[in-house]
Amino acid sequence: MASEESGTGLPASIETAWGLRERPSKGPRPGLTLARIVDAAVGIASTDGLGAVSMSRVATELGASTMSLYRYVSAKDELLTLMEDAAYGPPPPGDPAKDEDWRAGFAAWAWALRTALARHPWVVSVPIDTPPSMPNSVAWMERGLSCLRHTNLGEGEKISVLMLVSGFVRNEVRMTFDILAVNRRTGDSIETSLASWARLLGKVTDAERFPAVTAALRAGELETPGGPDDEFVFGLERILDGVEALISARS
Amino acid sequence: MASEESGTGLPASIETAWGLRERPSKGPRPGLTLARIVDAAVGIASTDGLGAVSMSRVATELGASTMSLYRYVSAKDELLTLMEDAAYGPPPPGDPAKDEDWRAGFAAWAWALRTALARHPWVVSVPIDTPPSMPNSVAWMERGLSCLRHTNLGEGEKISVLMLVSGFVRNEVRMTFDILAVNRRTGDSIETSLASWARLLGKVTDAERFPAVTAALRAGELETPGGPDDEFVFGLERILDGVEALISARS
DNA sequence: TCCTTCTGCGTATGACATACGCGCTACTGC
DNA sequence: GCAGTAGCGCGTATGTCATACGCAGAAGGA
Repeated sequence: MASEESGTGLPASIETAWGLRERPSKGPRPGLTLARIVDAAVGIASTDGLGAVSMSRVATELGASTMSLYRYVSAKDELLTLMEDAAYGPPPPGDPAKDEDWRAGFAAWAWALRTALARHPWVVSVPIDTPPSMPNSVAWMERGLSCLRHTNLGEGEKISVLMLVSGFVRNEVRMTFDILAVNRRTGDSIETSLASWARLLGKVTDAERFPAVTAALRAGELETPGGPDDEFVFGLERILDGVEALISARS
Repeated sequence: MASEESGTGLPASIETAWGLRERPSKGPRPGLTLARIVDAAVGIASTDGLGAVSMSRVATELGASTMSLYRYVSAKDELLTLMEDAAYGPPPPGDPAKDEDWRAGFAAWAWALRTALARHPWVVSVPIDTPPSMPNSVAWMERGLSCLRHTNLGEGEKISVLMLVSGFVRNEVRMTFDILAVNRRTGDSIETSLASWARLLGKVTDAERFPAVTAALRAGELETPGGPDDEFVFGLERILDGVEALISARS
């Protein structure tokens, strides 16, 4: 009962993030803020990675004790969820669907999402435990859907397209970030580690059982990274081409 | 020096997985096998989730002590990598590129990959720390590339297409599995939890600031899950359409 | 004024990964 | 046969985590 006063069924910290729930008038004034806690945690994650975010580390950073954080957040999961939404940040402002070119608007949305996630690459490693219900996530969703407003897609299809593309963006960010993280740890450059990967594959595969891999290796394509954007551009264009084909087939 | 006898630079346990490295002739006979350890770990992950896989739990399952595992695996990461490859399993046999229809073959590859991953949904939560260099990963890669053999794509493009689709498959498996995991934990059915998510969104969004989300909610599309395959089919078709457009544009 | 509610936080518990080193085993070179 | 030695199982210890519990003090409401 006590926890469902507002009827959302949301944890208290999440309700606070939505701006519902005002401070109770009794008791001592809180010495911390959800926002300060989340900021500190985000800072740690950006500096030392998501793995470095522990309750005690966050508390130390704030000059408070570990357990005091639990007055603001009921479990670490909640903190992670809040961090995630902070990392997303609000989507870019403006109405993208003004001009009727859905593709340009939607591509811009994807690029903006990538930029936002790349600023805090650890977000893609936050384990997902609920469907997205945080303010910024929903705002990004609203924004993406509105790009598809003037298409002939059904509502369900719009959502499917949105999930397809946002999944792609997340995945792309995760992959490039993982590679960079490994490189940072080993101290190698991207070229070096790609080359050693290719060398390893060459050692371990033979031309009869792995003809296609061998061909790729011989073409040297596993060793040339291309610009960091290339993979993203390629994938996004393919997906948008596919969506465009669907839209065209409808009209 | 000592660890690089074979020159691959791979950890010992990984070399064992590739079938290089024979058992040293000295010393007592090992009481365990890498394969038995990995099997036990996979069993635990399949039953109780990846989070339940701890060194002590695996050891207990095998009737051995925790520390004995470190004679076979230098760190938990290695065990996870081996588990991952075991979960992938070998790709389906046969030559998919016999008939020249790349799309059918490649789609079959994607479906087979999804089936393989769905059998062990925790694989997608194994943190990635190196480019894939395990026997089964490489075999899947070989297999996917060979489906694209008769297309006019360049080697680099084939790899890009492969990563695009395998990333999509991984993501799709992750999402459906995450949702199922939440449902298992809360005990709700998919319909119930989707409905409560929709109700929550409705409470928290308003029609002026979130017109597109509101429209989707009103259409009721957030509440009808459709078959579990629907989302996968939709995304895969879009991507393949996009790839096909590229291939057609070339000829 | 007193009582309720909320605060910060010390302490304790139980996982967990893993370093270190000891006693033992079984093969190799003599 | 016999010593030397590499490889094995594992007990113990360390340090890190998340978090349950409960106390003491603060501040508003009656």
